[in-house]
Amino acid sequence: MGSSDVREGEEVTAVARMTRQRAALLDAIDDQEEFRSAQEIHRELQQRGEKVGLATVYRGLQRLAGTGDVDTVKTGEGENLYRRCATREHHHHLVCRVCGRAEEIDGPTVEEWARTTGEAYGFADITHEVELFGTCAACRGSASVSVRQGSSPDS
Amino acid sequence: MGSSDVREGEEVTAVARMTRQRAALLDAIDDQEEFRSAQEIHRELQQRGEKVGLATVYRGLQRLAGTGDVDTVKTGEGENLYRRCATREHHHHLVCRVCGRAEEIDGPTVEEWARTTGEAYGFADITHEVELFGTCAACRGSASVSVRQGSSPDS
DNA sequence: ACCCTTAATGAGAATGGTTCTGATTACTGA
DNA sequence: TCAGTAATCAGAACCATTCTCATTAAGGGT
Ligand SMILES: [Mn+2]
Ligand SMILES: [Mn+2]
Ligand SMILES: [Zn+2]
Ligand SMILES: [Zn+2]
Repeated sequence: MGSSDVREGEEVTAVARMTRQRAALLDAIDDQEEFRSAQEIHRELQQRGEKVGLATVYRGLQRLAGTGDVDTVKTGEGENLYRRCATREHHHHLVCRVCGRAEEIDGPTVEEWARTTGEAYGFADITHEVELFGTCAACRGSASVSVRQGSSPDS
Repeated sequence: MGSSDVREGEEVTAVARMTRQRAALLDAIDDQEEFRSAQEIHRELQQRGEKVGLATVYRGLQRLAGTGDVDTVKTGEGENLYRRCATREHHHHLVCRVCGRAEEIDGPTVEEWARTTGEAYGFADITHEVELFGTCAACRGSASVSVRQGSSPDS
C-alpha cells in the first residue's frame, strides 16, 4: 500500500492517463468511419508511423467499448469490429458485408418484441443481440473482393 | 479415374455413411435437450465409453448444422452451442444464461422489422442475427454457478 | 461374402483472434 | 523534481476451431 489515504472498500475512479499511444488510437478511430478490427487499426497505426503494441490496441478498444465510446459488432468468424459511436443511446447496426459500412438502427419494434417475448416465457434480465447484415447500394454491382460475414442463413 | 460412369459436371449426391461415430453423436445429441458445445458433447461421448475424435465431433456438428438438423447459437465468448431442432422452420432462441435451457422463438415481428429496415436503407440480401438471453424461472433464486453469456449490455 | 472406391476418422499440428505476463516506461498530482 | 502507479509491449499463452494426411471402414456392385 502506498501513501494513498483511500479507505478500504472505497471505490476509486481510475485516472486515465493520456499517453502517446492512446492519443494515436483515438485519432485513428476518429478518422475511421466504418467498423474495423483491432488488427486493422493496429496496422493503420503502423502505417502512420505510430509505434503502438497490438496488446495496447486491444486494451484501448475494449476500454472504449466499456465506456460506450465505440460500438462493437462480432463477425460470424468471431472477430470483433469497432467504430466510434454516433450516439451513446442503445441501438443496433445494419452492416454491409462487403465494405463494412454501417447504419445505426434504432428499433423500438425489436426492443419491445425482445422484452415482451422474454417475459412471456418467464425469463428475467433479458438482453438481446440483434445485428442486420446486407449489401449496401454502393457495393451492389461492383465485384465483391473480401466479404466479412459469410452468407450464412439467418440465426 | 474409377469405373464410375458419372458424366463430367454432373452433380453427385454425397452418400452419408453411417459410422459408429456418427451414430454415437446422433444419440448423444438426441439425448441432450439443451444447447451444448462441441467440447461438451465430445466429453459426454467419452464418458459413455464411445471413442470419437474431437475433430469428428466438430465435423459432425457442422454437417448437422448445415442440413438444419441442429440449431446453433454463439456465446459471447466465441463458442458455438448446438442442439437438435424442434422445428426446421426459421426461428430464434431465448437462452438461459445459467442452465442453457432454450426456448424456440418464432418472431414474425422481427422478421418483418429486419426486412423492411434493411430495405429502407437500400441494402440487399439482408440477413439478421437475433438471440435473446435471460435467466429462466427455474434458475432464478438458485445460486448461479457457471454463466455462459457475460452479463454484457445489449448489442 | 468379397472388392473396390472413397467417405470418414483421428492424433496431432496449425490457425488466428484475443488475453496474459512480467519487466520496463512514463503520466501526473503533489 | 519525484514517488506512485497506470500504461506499455514483446512475446508467450490461451483456446475454440480447422487442417493434414495416413489409416480405417462404409456399402453399392458383383
Ligand atoms: Mn436493442
Ligand atoms: Mn429471423
Ligand atoms: Zn458496402
Ligand atoms: Zn436456466
